[in-house]
Amino acid sequence: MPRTTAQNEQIRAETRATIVESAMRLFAQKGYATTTTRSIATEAGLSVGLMYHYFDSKERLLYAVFDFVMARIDEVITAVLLTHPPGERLPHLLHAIFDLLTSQHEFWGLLYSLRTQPAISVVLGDDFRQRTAALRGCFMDELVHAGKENPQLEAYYLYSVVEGAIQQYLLDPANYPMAEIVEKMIAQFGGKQT
Amino acid sequence: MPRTTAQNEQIRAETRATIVESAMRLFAQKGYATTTTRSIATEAGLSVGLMYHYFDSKERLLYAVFDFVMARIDEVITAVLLTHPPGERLPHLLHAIFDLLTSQHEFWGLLYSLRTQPAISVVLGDDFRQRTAALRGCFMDELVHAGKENPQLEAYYLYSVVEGAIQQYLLDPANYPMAEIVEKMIAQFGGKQT
Amino acid sequence: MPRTTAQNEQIRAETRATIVESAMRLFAQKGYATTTTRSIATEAGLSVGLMYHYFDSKERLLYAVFDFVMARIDEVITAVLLTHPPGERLPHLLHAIFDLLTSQHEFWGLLYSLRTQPAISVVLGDDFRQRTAALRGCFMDELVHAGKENPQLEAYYLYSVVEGAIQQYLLDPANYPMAEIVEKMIAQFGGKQT
Amino acid sequence: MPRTTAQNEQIRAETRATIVESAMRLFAQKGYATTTTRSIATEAGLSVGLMYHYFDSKERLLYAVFDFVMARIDEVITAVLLTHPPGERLPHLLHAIFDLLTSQHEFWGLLYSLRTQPAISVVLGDDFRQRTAALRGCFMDELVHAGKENPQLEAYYLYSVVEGAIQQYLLDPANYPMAEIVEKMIAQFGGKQT
DNA sequence: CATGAATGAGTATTCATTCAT
DNA sequence: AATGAATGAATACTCATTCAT
Repeated sequence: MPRTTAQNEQIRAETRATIVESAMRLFAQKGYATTTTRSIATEAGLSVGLMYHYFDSKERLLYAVFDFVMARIDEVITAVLLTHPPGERLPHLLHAIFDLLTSQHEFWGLLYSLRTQPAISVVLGDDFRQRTAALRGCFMDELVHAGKENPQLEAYYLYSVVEGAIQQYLLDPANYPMAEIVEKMIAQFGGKQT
Repeated sequence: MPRTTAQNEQIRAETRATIVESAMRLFAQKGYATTTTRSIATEAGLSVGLMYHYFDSKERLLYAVFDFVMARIDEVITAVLLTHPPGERLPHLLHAIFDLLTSQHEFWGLLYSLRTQPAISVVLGDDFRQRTAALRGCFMDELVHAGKENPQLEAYYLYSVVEGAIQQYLLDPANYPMAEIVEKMIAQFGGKQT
Repeated sequence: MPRTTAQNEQIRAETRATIVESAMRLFAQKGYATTTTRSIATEAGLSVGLMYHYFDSKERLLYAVFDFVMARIDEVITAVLLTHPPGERLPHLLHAIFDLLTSQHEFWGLLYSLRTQPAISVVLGDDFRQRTAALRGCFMDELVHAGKENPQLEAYYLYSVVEGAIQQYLLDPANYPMAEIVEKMIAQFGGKQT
Repeated sequence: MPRTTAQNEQIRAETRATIVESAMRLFAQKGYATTTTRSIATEAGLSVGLMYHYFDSKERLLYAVFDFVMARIDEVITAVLLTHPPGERLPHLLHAIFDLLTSQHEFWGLLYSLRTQPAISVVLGDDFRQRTAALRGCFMDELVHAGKENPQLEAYYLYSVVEGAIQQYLLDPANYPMAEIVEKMIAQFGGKQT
C-alpha cells in the first residue's frame, strides 16, 4: 500500500529537520566553509543525492540552518513576552537568553561565526540587522516602562553588553563570570528608575 | 655582483609587508576560507611562487596577518599608557580603541571573523584569550584607581560593553550611535566614584 | 530506483580494474614520478574526481598496481606448481617466467623501476624481499630434489641469473639471446645431478 | 690581484666536482625526480644561481653524474686490464666489481635507478647498452682465452649473473651471500676449460 | 664569479553538484 | 523517494629556471 500524502509530508518534514540539525552541528563545529556537503549527508544518515532533493545547494541549507536557529531564539523570547507583562520582562528576557547560551553553546557560536563571515554576512546581514533591531526593540519597551530618560540609547547600550557578554563567554566559558554579569545588567537596567 | 645582505633584508621586509597587507585586506573582505592564495599574490602584485618564498603556507600567512593586526592595536594602546598616568587612562583608552574602529573597519572585522571561525580559533584561540585578558587588565587597573568596589567584575562588564559595541557597530555602522555609547561608558566607568 | 548493491559492486570492480590497468601502463611507460594523475584518468577514460573516488591518492594507486602485477606473477608460478610434481618444476618455472617476460615487457620493467626508486622502495622494499625469498624458495626445493650439494647457495645463484637475464633482456630485447640463456640455465640447474 | 686563468680553471673544476658529487648522493638517496635542484645547491654549499652557471639544467647535471659514475667504474676495470694479462683477468675483474659494490652501495643503486626509469633510460639507454657491451666484451675475451666453446653466449650468461648478483645484493645487502656467489662465478667461468 | 629574489606553468587533491538507475 | 557513481572546475602548493644586481 502506498503511503498517504500526509505520511509523505511528515516523512519529508522529519528528514528536512534531520538534515538541518546535522548541518547546524557541523557548521558550528567546523565552520561553514570547511564543512562538506558529503559530511552533512553522512551525519544525517542519508545519501548525498537525497540531501540534494531536499536542499538544492549548500547555500540554501545554510539559510535553513539560520532560520532554524533564529526560530529557536524567537521561541524563547516569545515565551517570555507571553508570560510576563510589559515592565517586568527585562530580567526574564536576560535570563532566558543566557540560559539558552549556557545550555547550548553551539547555537550562538554558529550565529556569530555566520555573522562575522564576510561572504555569508553579505547575504544574511539584513536579516541579522532586522532581528537585532527587533530584540533591541523589546529591550527599549522595557526601558520606557522603567522610565529611563533616553531609552533608545540605553537599549543600544544594553544590547551591546548582552552581545559582548555572549562573545566573552564563548571565548572562555570556564572563566567568564556570567551569573554576576547578568545580575549587574539587571541591576543597571531592570530597576524602576534612573 | 650579488646584492648586499642589507639590500636583501630590505627587499624581504618590504615584500613581506606588501603580502601581509594584501592578505589582510582580502581576508577581511571575503574571509579566510574564501580567499585564494592566488588572489593574494595578484593583489600584492607578485607571483604565487614568490608569495610562497615568504610564507610557506596560507596558514602561516594568516598568523602573520594576525600578528600584524595585533601589533597595530598594541601600538595604539601602548601610546595611551605612555602618555597618560594611571587613573586618567580610561577615557583615552576607549577613545583610542573606537577611533581605530571607526577609521579602520576591516581591521576589527577581520579579528572577529578569525575569532569566530572554529577551524581558526582552535589555533588562535589562546592568543585571543591572552590579549583579551591583557586589555581587561588595563581596564581593571583604572577601575581600581577609580575606587570601584569590585574592579574585576567591573572590568569584565566594561570589556563586554566594549566588545558588544564593536560588534554592533560593525553590523550596522551607519546607525549605531557610537559617540554616545562611548560617552556613556566613560560616564559609567571613568568617574572618580561609584 | 537506486542500483542494487550487486550492480554497484560490479561497476566498482570494473572501474577499479580499468584505473589500475591504465596506471600500470603509464607507470611502466613513463615512470611513477612523471606520470600525472590526470593522465591516468584520461587514459582510463574517466574524470579525475572519479579516480579519487576509487583511490584516495596516487600512492595508494601505486600499491594497487603493485599488487595487481604481483598477483599476475603469482598466478603464473602457482599454475606451474599445481601442474608439475616437485623435482620436475624448474624448467617449467623458468619457461613460465620468461614467457611472461617476452610477452609482457612492461610488466617487469615496471617492477624493476619501482624497486630501484629509492622513494618507492622504502615502502615496497619489504614486500619485494619477501616475494623474492618465496620464489627463491621454490627454486631451492627443486635443487634439493636434484640432489645439489649446497642448494641454498645454488638457489641464490640461480635467482641471480634469472634476475640478471630479465634485466639484460629489458635493456636490449632485440639482441639478448634469451632462449639460449634459458636453456643454459636449465642445463646447469635442472639436471638430476652434479 | 686577480686570479690567474689557471687558478680559475681549478676552482671551476673543483666546484663542478662538488656539485656532481652532491647531486649523485641525492639522486641515489631520493631518486632523480624527487631531488630538487635547490637541495643539490644547498648540499653543495652554493647558491642556485651559481649552480646554473655550471650546469644549465637538471638534465645536464644528470648526464654529468652519470659520466662521473661511469668513469669511476671504467677506472676500476682499466686498472685490472693494465695490471693483468689476458687469460688471467676474470677473477680480478669480478673482485674489482664486487669490491666497488660492497664499498659503495649508492654508486650502483644510482646506476640501476637511472637505468630503470623510463623517462631517463630514453636518453641514457644507448650509453648503457654500449657500456654493457664493452664490459661483456672484456668477459668474452677472457672466456675465449679459457677455451670456452661458445664464448659469446657464456659472456651473456656471466654478465647476467653479475647483474643479477648486484641487484640481489642491493635489495638485501645483509643476507645476500656475495662472497660465495663470486667464488662460484669464478669457479664456473674462470677455469681453463669447459 | 655569485646571490637569492622572482616567475608561472604544472601537480595532486577536493568538493559542490548532477544524473542514470 | 533513493543511491552513489560520475564530473570537472577550482585550490594550495612546488620547483626548474631566469635575471637584476
